[in-house]
Amino acid sequence: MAIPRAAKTQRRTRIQEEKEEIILEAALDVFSVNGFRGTTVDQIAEVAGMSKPNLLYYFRTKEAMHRALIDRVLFTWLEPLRAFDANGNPESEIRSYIRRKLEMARDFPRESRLFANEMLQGAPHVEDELRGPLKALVDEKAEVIRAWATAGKIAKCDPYHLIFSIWSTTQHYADFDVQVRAVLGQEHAGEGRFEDAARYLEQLFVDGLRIRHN
Amino acid sequence: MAIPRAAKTQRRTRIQEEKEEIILEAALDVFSVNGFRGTTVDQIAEVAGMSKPNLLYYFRTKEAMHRALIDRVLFTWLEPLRAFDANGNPESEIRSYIRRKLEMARDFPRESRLFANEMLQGAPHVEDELRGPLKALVDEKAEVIRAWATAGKIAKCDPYHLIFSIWSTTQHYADFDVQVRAVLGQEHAGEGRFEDAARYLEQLFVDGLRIRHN
DNA sequence: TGTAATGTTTACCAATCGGTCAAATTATCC
DNA sequence: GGATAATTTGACCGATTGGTAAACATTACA
Repeated sequence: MAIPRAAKTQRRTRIQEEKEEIILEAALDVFSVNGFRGTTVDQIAEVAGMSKPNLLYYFRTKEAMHRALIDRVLFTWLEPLRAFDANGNPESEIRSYIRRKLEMARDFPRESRLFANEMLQGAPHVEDELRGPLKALVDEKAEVIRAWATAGKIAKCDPYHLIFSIWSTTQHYADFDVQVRAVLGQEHAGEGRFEDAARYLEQLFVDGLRIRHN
Repeated sequence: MAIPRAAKTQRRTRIQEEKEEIILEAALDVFSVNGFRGTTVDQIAEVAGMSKPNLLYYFRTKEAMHRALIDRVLFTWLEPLRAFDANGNPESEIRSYIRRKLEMARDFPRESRLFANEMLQGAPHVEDELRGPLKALVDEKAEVIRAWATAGKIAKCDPYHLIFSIWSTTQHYADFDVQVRAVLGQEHAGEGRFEDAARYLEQLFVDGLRIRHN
């Protein structure tokens, strides 16, 4: 009897662990580009190198695969923000936060795009997580930033929009990668663009453009 | 004979103009949320309030609708950058560019999302336009910014990444609208968030966070 | 007002969609 | 090695996909 689906067994088989990993890897490939609606189970099965029924043996539905991916990404995606230290030095904390987010954009662009796709669609699968855990974490860190501003350690600014601007500028290099490459052209589109971006962004957030006021 | 499709006639009928507008409006609704692959012709037909064959009388294929939308958006989307004036004052030029891009994110969020969806999918329909006209325009404006830096009017910085950062921070309020609302919560998610963002971003780009160096 | 061009609809197509089922195959464990 | 559970497959399902054919209705224009 092949009724006991993967989810039902308490202890996961070696094969289960391996195959589920292969499937999620393939699903990430496809979902991150085409979004949930634009992705077909057959596509995932082909990338994963297994038959569709076999794939559906491990994940009952397309939604189950998507949900598993989103859950995983949501957790790791907020790691850098969690590491934001209230007792640290404002400059080094902000610098290292930018650097970490930029490294994630470079090393995990598919995860970034999966998340971006979900946002574009109005977050139908994760709106609760946004309003709950995400908002709570951001509220906490925003309070830290506000305290720094009150203490005169950094300029007074809206801490929420500060966080938004770090998110958007860094993730841009994953989500809009094609555009970045196209605009930079052959000359500058080498892998050095992430170092250039890091240098520019750290300067922007720390010093701004230092426009000379006449 | 109903063979002469809309495209074939030289002069467009009143009905053609009206219906094509209705269709593109509906298509923008659906494409901007679900992306190209995730959108069905039936969805567009329903939103447009007409039958599928009738819709396909004006646009032969799903691709034709998408192409028409992309072309239109690509042009208007670059208006603010074209308006960027080499002879203007650096501070006011950058400030007004930010303001204009933010207004577009507020007033045309669907257009922003349509473009974002296309980028996430690797720009399969517009890669040529990116490498051609877009790159040319950005190259031109980047040269202006570089000249300002050389003249000591603004800090030395990578002009391309400067432009990227303005694009990403402003479009974020359209593309990630759900997330922004969720994080800001009921209290601050009123329509004032665009003014808050404008104030914050203008400060960021002009002065940075003015971190006190110990 | 007549007629030709334009516009709309119903019925339909093959291909693909997400997912099921039972049979066949393979791994596990006593 | 044999029983039992886990895994894999091919055949298949009804629904939906993008798009077509042709009959029908409406408009524009002489």
